[in-house]
Amino acid sequence: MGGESVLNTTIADLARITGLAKSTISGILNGKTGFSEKTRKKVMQLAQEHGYIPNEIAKGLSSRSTKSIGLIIKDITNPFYNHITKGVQEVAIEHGYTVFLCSSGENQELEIDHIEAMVRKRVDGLVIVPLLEEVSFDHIFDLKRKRMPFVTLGQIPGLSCDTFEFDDYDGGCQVTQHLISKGHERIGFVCGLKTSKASKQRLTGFLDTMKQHGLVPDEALIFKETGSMAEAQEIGRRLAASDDRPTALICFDDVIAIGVIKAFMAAGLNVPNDMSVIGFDDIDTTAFPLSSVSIPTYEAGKAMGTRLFDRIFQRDDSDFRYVKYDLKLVERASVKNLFSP
Amino acid sequence: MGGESVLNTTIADLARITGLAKSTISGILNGKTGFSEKTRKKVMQLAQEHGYIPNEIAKGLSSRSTKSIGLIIKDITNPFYNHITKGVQEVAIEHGYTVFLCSSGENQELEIDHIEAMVRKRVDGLVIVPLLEEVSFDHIFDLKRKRMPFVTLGQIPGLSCDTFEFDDYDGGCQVTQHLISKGHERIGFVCGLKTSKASKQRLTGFLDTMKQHGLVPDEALIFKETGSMAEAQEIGRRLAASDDRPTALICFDDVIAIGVIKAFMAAGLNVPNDMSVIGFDDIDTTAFPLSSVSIPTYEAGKAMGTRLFDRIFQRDDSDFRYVKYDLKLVERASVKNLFSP
DNA sequence: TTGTATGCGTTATCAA
DNA sequence: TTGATAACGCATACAA
Repeated sequence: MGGESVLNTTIADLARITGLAKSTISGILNGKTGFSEKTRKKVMQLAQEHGYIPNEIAKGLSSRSTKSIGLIIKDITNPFYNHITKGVQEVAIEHGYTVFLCSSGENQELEIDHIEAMVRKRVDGLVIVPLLEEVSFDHIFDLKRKRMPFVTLGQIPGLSCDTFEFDDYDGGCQVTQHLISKGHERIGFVCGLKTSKASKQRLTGFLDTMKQHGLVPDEALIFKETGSMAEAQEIGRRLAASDDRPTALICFDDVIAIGVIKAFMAAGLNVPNDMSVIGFDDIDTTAFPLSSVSIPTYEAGKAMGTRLFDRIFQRDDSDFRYVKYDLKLVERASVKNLFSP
Repeated sequence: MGGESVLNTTIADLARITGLAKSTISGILNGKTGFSEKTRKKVMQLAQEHGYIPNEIAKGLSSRSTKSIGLIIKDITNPFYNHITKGVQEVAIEHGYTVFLCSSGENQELEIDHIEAMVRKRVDGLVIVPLLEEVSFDHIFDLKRKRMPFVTLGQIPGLSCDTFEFDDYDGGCQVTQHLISKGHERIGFVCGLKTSKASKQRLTGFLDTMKQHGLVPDEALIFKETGSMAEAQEIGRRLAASDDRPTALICFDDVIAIGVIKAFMAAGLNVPNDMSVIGFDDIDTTAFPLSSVSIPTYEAGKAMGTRLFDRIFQRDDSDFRYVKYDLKLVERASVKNLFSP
């Protein structure tokens, strides 16, 4: 099963046809020097004529490099990961590499399966966005033991490897600070999934900043776990129906914020007049003036790819890199200034 | 370069350790019958202990099946393709396959490069969303000649293969019909890229429907080519500044529609009061009540994946399948009814 | 400048 | 029930 496709011409074929040795063909095809111009021309032309396409599987077996890397993300449909993916992809292409895209769907078992599949496929390296909370990391440590080059988005406790991170704690502080500066004191917070470290850190930033200002958050306004826009809409509906709403709501990401806003619109309520909303990711496919924290996902994707290829090519095992990106609040019109009537 | 990672234990290793032959180890590991329970146990346990992970590159060379497929899309960051990708991915995973994701960025050369890379990698099959207008198809015909299993989204002239399509012409008719029924007569149309057949067909649907109603579209309101949200915003700005705006604007996709709406908002104008807007794709990450044509991208992704695997496993060698999906207008609040004050 | 031989990790075909 | 041996397509060290 599987195969059956028409045989591509192989180096052996070309050797037979030209009467040359396989090694000669191979050398010429790979641009090595030390061949007469005459045979080189002959080989090149024949390869052209026969539509020779090198078999990278065979190449990979013998050269121990598959010219492919794996990218493990959490959710294909989230713009956040789209931009990470785009960045990684572009770097890969520059190096003549191809990328296996795997989405864990925020499911640790799937993440583990995907990573194992990648090592079975003998990729040359891996960019991983792992689940980071309430999970184990054995599979990542295994990777290091196998000396598989990889970089992660988000720091794994106790593991030294190339790590990239966003300053989510500071992001949580920034939005809270911003809301407070606009006169908000009763502020709600919608968390992401409990496997998300980013969510936890943004929440901590929120909590700490509230405290610094002598404000105490209402437990009832902290939504512990939200995994989809549908769930966000449900939260929005509950809030819209409540007579004890917060004046502002911080959402783990823009997808959640949009869900909440949709529910408000459907209920005939207005953002920010009936409640202010602020999100994270600054996604650009929302025609709503949502204030949001901009995250350099594309840059991070590029940087992770670049770093991975450094490791793949010049395997210096020392000196793991740690990069933390700043987040930046982008003010739009979804936050009401309670000081100005 | 490339390799150098710590040697994984191989079948040969296990053979040496157990004193058995490689073929025995291989057979047992692959669940073949005809081995004594004793040796089977011994081998399985040893493989476990040594963390044996099969080398699928070697497996691929010998078995001629790489357990991977390629997916060629146009744009990673567009939700339309995210859902296609998600559908294809899920089917691949069900079959224990992995997918190479390639984005052509609407660039034919890149599309060709990617496809060639996929055959170099000897993928078992391909799902392709090709450029369809103003381009050549030699590389796709080549694929067929090589007997590489593949399915396409969008029909390629003169090529019989498994093809999936959306009824874009009808979609164009639907939106136009809808606008006309709301009293619009002066309607603009923003095209996508000129390599997009979907764009061309939606435009034709628009033109034909206008004609049927005795309406003649203003050439100046047909924007021939738009490749990004930035360009859409520019169009929106021009329209916003114009004193001769259409009453309604059909946009090739929601991303373009959102660009236009953003520009209108920035200019202090309102959709639909100052102009109605309607899009395609019905993307859900917009908190604006955009009327849009819903497209079953996820279903199509699943169907294309499913069909591809049928071909790969030759479970089905019958005639090529052609599927055309219906599109469905979803009314929201971005279209003004000119009949009701 | 070109050819020979061997190996990469697996599967598969025969024998034993 | 198990074991040699030869592919698979290519790279490479070494010979010629």
